[in-house]
Amino acid sequence: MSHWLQVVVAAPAHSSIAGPLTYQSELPLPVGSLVRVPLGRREVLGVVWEVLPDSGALLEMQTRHVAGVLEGLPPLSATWRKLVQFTAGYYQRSLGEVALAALPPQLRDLSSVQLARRLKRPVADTSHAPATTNLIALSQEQTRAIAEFDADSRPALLFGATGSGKTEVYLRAAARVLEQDPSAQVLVMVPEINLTPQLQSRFAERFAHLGKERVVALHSGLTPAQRLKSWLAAHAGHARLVLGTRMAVFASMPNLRLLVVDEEHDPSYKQQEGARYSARDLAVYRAKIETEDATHAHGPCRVLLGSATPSLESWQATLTGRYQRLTMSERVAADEGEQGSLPTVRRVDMNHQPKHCVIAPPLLDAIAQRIARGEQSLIFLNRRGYAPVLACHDCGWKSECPHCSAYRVFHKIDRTLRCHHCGFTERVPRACPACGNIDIAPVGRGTERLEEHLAELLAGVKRPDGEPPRIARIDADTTRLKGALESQLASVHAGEVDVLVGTQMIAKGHDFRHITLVAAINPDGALFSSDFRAPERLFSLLMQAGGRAGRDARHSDASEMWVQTFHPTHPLFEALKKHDYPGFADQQLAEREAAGMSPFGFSALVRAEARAQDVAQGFLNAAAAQAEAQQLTGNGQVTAYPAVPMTIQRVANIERAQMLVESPSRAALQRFLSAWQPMLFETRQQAEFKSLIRWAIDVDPIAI
DNA sequence: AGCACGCCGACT
DNA sequence: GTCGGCGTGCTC
Repeated sequence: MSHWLQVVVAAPAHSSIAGPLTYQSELPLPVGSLVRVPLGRREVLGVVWEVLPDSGALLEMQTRHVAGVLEGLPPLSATWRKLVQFTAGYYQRSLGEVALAALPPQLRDLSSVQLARRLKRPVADTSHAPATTNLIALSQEQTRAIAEFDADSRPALLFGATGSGKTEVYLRAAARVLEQDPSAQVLVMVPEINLTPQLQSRFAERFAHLGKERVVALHSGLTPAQRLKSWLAAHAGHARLVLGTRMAVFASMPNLRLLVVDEEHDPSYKQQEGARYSARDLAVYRAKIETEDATHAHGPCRVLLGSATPSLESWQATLTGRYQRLTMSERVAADEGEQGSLPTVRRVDMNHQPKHCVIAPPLLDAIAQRIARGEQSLIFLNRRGYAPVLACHDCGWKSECPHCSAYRVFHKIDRTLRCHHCGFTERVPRACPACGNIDIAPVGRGTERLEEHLAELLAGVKRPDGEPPRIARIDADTTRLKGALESQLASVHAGEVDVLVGTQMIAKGHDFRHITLVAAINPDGALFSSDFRAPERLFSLLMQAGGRAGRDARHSDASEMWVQTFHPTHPLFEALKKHDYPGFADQQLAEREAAGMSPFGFSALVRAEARAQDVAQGFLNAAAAQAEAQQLTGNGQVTAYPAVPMTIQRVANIERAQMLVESPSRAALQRFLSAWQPMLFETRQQAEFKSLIRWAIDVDPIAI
């Protein structure tokens, strides 16, 4: 007798087969089973999503047979399927796309024989070594945070200053869960940039007593084979702790009891292609459904978010009581001895500095003093290359990219003009390509030029050993090669560098012990950006950068964070000076509330790409007009604004446009998008929009 | 998305 | 005369 199954396969959002497909199977297969099914003339991986009541004789003709089952793999749990279902619905993608993207890619092209071989590999030793006993003592704040977390059941936000020891709290919370239940699993997520081998070994070491291979990593840096191995270990329940990036939120973990999201404000938790999900938001949702679905034998599943500068969404949730707030405001001791303190923030009013100076004289003095004392400085400028533009003073030519609406950046090191958007690179012309004038000059400054400039300015300064200062630069250009970042960081740690120049990649995560001065050269851009989240990102970045200074208690009293600005009294800098995130959040939330923006309102962006801007905009506007005609906007509950060109309108000769859709109600926005999506597909079919290249919906966008 | 089938330019 | 460009069309 045949069984009728609804199977989801990797089908794009709307290829007419976006929904589950019906197959028949001789064997009764439970939902969640992984199967191989024929599709056209190929065989693809699918997940059994539903078992149909046996009344589908009519379907006999158009139904093909399941080709095989991935045996030995327990079916994916109901909770996992619910998570995928929710993600697909919320982010407006097909079920199959989300389900298959959530599985390790290698599962797709593995025959069941190969899989069986994988699963047969000997299970690693599970002998119990004693738990690590030489744990460092917790601070009072850490102890209290853990106790409060244990006493509550809401999602928790650990608001902890840089250096307050958040990681130790995660470790203890995880240890508690793993000890209480010998089958419990914990998922720890970190931003892409923070997932280093060092962090992984710290976790592996702490939980070594659980047995071998109980801690696994899950991120895109792994080879397909490693990723499959980790995934299988998590799915089988063998891995007790999964450490991963945003993709790990979809890891199949049958007994998940705790989710940790470190640096929860970090933008890398938002996927930017395909299903544009927020792994942080999904983590909160997952904890909720894991708790609801848990059998009585298991405890609830908790979620712990952590940040020194939380996202305003999470912060607001702690104000309304939806989330629990745990606060740790003091730095813990870096070594033995007294605790470090936060650096003194100094604002340099650039209105009162010499015209066109890059580094204000007082800042230069401060750096020179650090060098003379044998201390390190970190100078931070969010722009790589030598100069963002090359220009001709005679005819006004500028180094525009022929393929993008952006300037190509001058890289002096290899004398190239490089477009940072499409990658188009050419050698720097000898003379102005427009008028032949020899006098073409760089305009503005990037890290490369800043490094050069600093070397000149500091030429007369001596280190304590009488040697000239050593200046190094770390940015995407100097770390292109594998291992380059690690070796450069190592030389900073070893004290071989006096002044480190770099982009935001040096502001995040890396713990520089001997840095006593951090300076932001030109952070003003974000103050008046059209993107309403720019101030939040700037504040977070500056707080993190400042956190690099003075982690070593011996120096912390003297450590300083310098900010060069033309707007020294801007409230953002006032708050930064006081290390006052709550004050900053209050201001921002007041502005957001007045403007009906997140977290007080909800939005989605629809982006469209075409060879011609009017096609991209026309498509969006036509689809919106149709929504209007069909009264989808629900009595004005939802507003769709006219399509506009994106900030960088053209990239690689493709014109980009976007349309903002807003609503004070998340549910209303969701209803609108669901109803609107078919119209977008329909509009796409119209002859005048045939040339449209692609379009996509981004729900809860992080940048506008 | 794949992977077909299907009609027009430079090669063994 | 074939190999191959990517334009439309279909997949339970």
